[in-house]
Amino acid sequence: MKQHLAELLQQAVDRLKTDGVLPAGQPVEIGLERARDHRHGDFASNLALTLSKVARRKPRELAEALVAALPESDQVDRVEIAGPGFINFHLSPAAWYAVVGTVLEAGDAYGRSELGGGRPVQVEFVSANPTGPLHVGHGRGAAYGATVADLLEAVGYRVHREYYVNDAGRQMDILAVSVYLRYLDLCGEDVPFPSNGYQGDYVWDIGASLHRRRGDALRHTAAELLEGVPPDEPAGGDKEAHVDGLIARTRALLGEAHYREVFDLGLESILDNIRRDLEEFGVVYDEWFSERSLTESGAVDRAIERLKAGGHLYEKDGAWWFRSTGFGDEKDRVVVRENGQTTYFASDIAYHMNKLERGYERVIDVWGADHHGYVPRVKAALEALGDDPSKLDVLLVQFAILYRGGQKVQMSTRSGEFVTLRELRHEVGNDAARFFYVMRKCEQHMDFDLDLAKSQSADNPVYYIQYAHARVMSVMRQLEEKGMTWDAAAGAAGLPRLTEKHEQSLMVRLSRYPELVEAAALNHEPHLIAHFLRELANDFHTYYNAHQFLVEDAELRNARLNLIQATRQVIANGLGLLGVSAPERM
RNA sequence: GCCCCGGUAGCUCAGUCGGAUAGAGCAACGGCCUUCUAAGCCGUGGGUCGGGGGUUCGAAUCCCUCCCGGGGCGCCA
Repeated sequence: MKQHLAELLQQAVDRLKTDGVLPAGQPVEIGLERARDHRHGDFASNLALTLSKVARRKPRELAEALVAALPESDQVDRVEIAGPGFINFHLSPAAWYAVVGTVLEAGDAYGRSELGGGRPVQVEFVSANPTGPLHVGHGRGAAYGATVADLLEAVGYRVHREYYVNDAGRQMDILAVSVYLRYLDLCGEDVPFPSNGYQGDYVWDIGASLHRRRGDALRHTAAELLEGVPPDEPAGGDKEAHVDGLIARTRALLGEAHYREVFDLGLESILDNIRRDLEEFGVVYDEWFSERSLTESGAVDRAIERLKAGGHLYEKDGAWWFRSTGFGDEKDRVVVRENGQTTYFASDIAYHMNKLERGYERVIDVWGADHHGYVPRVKAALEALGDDPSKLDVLLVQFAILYRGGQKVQMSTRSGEFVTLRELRHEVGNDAARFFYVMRKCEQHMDFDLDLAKSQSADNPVYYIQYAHARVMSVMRQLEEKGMTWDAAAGAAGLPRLTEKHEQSLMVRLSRYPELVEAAALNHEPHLIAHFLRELANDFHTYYNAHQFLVEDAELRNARLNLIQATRQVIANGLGLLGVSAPERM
């Protein structure tokens, strides 16, 4: 429809060029958009305003010339000039009928497109350290990332969903030690738990599972373990040094093989938990990519060698530094520590190098906003490696702050005081959780009101939309009870009977859906879908209250049923993209 | 101090990359159920778009500056 109008305008412009009103030669961009206000018609063009300068005419005068040169079309009811020189198109009712048939015919596919042309895109999201269950902060990244991926797929990209598993590094060692200490406790050893350890109940569970499996086989005395370990913070020491000491002692006492066993048990238990949690949330991955594998495959060394060969590394204070300042970062970054260990950043360079080597045209990282300072250095590394940093899109998701009873819920993973994603899902349901998480733009701080999300009331937008879907289903059920039928073919023929204002606006809304999916996908803005669905549901509820669908007049009834079935379809499609169910009854 | 995000109705937020008289929901107030689910609908009130400059036909939107809130600035991950 929009394209049709753009063609009409183009023809008008061409005619004015021939007539010498407009300078020939340079092509003009046809500005055309949906009118914000329905009193301005359906589509509006600011063409006369943008062209007035080159034409050296007053905008309104130019608009009149353009309108006069506009070819006839049966889709256009009338054209008006308004305000400073806008050209407003009022479409004829007939222009909208087609959408009902299009929706019914396309079904689940309505709104999908081939825009992406099957080009490969990778979306990496959540990637939380496997040191504990996912909490509500991760939930936002999960819902957002999954929806962005689904949207891109809907518009024709070949999407690869990936979780980067941080299965190496100090945090994981702290987890392993935490598990081991709980295990020792179950063996009957009385070892003080480090203030820097992971204190959540799940660590007890893993310790217990280790004890069930190995009995006392891995037991060492508290005195052995604490030998030579600097004091913890409450005892006047440094908590970091204390926990590092414990890691070293645990390693030494257990030996590498047994230490690895404890470590991997912790890792696998938590990863299983995370996998299950996400799956129940409707979030699935194509790949769980191991950080450790980058070291083992030599990718980290290879990345470092490439940087070295390019002259981007230098040695200082015994460490190797990447000259990221040469690529716009604010300071240089260490990639190989004084002790010879590579940093997390080195792994990340290798990881992103690997992503691009896999041939993705676009790589999307969904990160928590607290990692924003990390973006310049990763892009710097890609540039230094000779890759194109603009292929990487980092989407920063702001924190979700949880409110319960009007009070902020404080959270800390280390202390084990947090609300898990699982708890949230059980409390408010998957549908409400998925919807609430993507209701806001990702760069917007989010106040997640638990009481609102779980309230089964009108305030809750997700129910409002689902109810519209259920209502259509209910009408269809009533059809039989009333001894009536629905003939879709007759309904299609009877569409011109749909002349009510409510019916017109519903059709206009339906026709916008594909544009919205496209915009939401390309701009990574799932909230557009959420808002659209709310408006569509509103249109439907209004229509429902104003007119009877199951009327005696068969032609009118069939046409109306076609329209509400199309509406149901679009609601189902939209909710599906958000990972929210479309219930048949409520 | 530097960097990122935000500041729009009492509250939570939209605002389609510069458009027309700035919009929803909730909350408040007033109406609508013998008719397809009232988890709904209709109506009313509510604004210095954080402040101040600038750019132009035109600014919530772009530029500069200041104020306020959140977050980040490790040889942690």
